[in-house]
Amino acid sequence: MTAVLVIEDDDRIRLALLLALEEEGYSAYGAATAEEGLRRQRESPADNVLVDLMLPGLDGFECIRQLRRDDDVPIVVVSARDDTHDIVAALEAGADDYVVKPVAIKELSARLRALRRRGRVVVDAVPAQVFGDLEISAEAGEVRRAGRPVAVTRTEFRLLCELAEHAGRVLSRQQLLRRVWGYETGDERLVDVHVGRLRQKIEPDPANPRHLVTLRGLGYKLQR
Amino acid sequence: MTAVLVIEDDDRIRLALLLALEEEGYSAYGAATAEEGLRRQRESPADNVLVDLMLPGLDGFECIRQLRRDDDVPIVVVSARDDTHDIVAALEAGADDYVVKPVAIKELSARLRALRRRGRVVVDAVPAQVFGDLEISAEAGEVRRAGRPVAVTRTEFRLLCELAEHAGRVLSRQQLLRRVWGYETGDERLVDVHVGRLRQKIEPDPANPRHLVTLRGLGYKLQR
DNA sequence: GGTTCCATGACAGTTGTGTGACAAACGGCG
DNA sequence: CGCCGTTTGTCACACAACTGTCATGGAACC
Repeated sequence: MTAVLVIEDDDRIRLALLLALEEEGYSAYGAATAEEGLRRQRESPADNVLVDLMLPGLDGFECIRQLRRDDDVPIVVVSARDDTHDIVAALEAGADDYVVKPVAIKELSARLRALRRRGRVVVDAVPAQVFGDLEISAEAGEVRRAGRPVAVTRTEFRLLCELAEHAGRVLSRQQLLRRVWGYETGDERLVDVHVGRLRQKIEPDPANPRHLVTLRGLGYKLQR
Repeated sequence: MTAVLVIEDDDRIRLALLLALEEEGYSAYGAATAEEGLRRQRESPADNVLVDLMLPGLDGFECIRQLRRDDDVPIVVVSARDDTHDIVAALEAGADDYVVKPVAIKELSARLRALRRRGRVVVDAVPAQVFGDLEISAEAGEVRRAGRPVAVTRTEFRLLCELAEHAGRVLSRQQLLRRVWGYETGDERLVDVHVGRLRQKIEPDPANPRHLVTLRGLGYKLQR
């Protein structure tokens, strides 16, 4: 379950938020001060943090900076102030979103979901992706199975990279045609053929693929 | 330089946004319709997309879905409407943020920066619907029971998704025929058969279904 | 007890996928 | 430039999986 930490000094608002979040299916808990919030997040990190800007003691901006210092957790500011300066300052401090009170819980929930969809901060250069005994190194342009390099052609490599980049998700033949070949339209069987060839090279038992699987009627996906 | 595509039909607003974005150091260009925006994004992808909801022809929601289908570009909705339903629907469709017009350019710019900070979608984090021990992941094209993947066919999957989308509510056979099969009319027994097959796969005891239940004379529903 | 409604197994027709063969296009290289 | 090995895309066929129809028997309702 997704855990949410609410840092808000007003008891009524904090409790209302917690209840509403629980209602939405989150596991929610609160902190009345920035210090307490930071401590709780250090001890048991939540998946999302909601933070008010006007807090006694350490203020919201400083709280965001400190949270951000050792954590990529999505931070949403929930504040009564809708001043552009505050919004910009909060986002610059490291917040990911800013909503103005009073806030509809459905909206908040949707924003949290949207944030979680965007993952953590990623370093640009993905050195290598690993799928079980399969390694794909985009930089080296090389594929290995069980440590041994496997010779794949350019098209096969691009196809594999595309699937790897969206690992775990189905990609339709149309999408693959567009993204690997740049075709807006074309014969979808082309994808089948290359998937087949790729399987011959990267799957121990090509007839029973473990990584590059078919989803009948949908497309293909690469799984770990 | 960071490129921003602005999809907005109102010429004055679009130009104002473009100018303001240029001022902020972006390379900005526009499209007056969803179709044009989609085409431009396909041909030369921008780093961010701003999109209005009320567009002639293809509307903003559909535009977002299509953008999202083959691109992880951060999408920000810029709309005059501040209705919670619109906000939730846009975020669900795949938007990453939603701001209400008139918008301060400094805020918009800060939000764009915040979004770019969060990298690409982490492919593993697939949003899945959960019903007790049952998980439905549209992106992975897969259904799991108690963590184990269950092989369901395309029709079964669509049927399950339809039921999940209206979880807790009864759907008549007619409604299911229309929504899953696209039949305006047809043999209602067809639904029975597929529900039966689905039960074999997703219910621990298919004869005593816990999730996919029959409401005699009414239809079927999926409950938690 | 009669009637309606639903579950299920069997079956034939259809659709989707894997694969081998082949020719065209490509890319080094002498 | 002309040669040859490699890669790429097309096609056809075989096979497996899926779909929709039907018939039967059982459960729920009145």
